[in-house]
Amino acid sequence: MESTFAIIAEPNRRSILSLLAASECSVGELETQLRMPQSSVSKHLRVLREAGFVEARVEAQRRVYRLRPEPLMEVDEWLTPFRRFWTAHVDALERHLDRMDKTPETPTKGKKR
Amino acid sequence: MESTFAIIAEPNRRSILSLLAASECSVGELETQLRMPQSSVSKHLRVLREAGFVEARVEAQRRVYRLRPEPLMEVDEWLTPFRRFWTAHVDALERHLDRMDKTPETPTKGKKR
DNA sequence: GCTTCATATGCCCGTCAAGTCATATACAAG
DNA sequence: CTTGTATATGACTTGACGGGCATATGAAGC
Repeated sequence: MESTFAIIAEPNRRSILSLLAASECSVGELETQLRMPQSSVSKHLRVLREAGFVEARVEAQRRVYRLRPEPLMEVDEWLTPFRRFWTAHVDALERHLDRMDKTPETPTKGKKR
Repeated sequence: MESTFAIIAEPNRRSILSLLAASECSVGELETQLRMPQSSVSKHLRVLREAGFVEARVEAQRRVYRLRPEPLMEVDEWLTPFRRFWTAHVDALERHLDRMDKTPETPTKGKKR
């Protein structure tokens, strides 16, 4: 239902994902490590599963969950246009290019595109 | 109030951020480009501002908003532990390492920790 | 069969956030 | 000072989501 971003807005879900990034876990293991009621864990897992963040494999009565990368890749890609703002060395340059849009000003350094 | 992730869970806010990634904008410009009521834009900007995603500079009656990178950097950093899942070449290796944690080769036999 | 363990699901409730509309503030121009 | 423009804010409504609890499903073992 909700977007990838809404899914990871939930702190407990991010915790689950972090645990699964370390290794696969059963519901019970997550329940223990996160110290939260089992029903909550299951519900969050359902959301994560339906959004493609995790997948479950049945092992006897246990369901072992593992991470699936696609949705988080999507987030990573969304960040792309913003990275220029913190990739240090080009930072000043980019800000300048951005400002060019509004003010044709030349501080300290004569710069052209 | 809410975490960085909750802020960018809102689609309109992500749109605002994307626009600001391209260049600074006044509220009115955002209003036009996003085709949403001005009050909504202002409210989202307030949320973004208080969370450090944007900052405003006063220019006559206009407020020109610009992006601030810190919160998105935080998201970028949160992704770090997950990147190994999609950085292709090491992928198979990592999955193997992950699985090592659980089962060398023991089917149908559940084990306690 | 019944019982136990592991997980999923349904229901109810409180909370919180977003949208809408109206109004307030601030500045500029006449 | 009045009017118009630009933005912020307040009140209110609505709907979604998470937590808690009870219950259902299902597989394993007796």
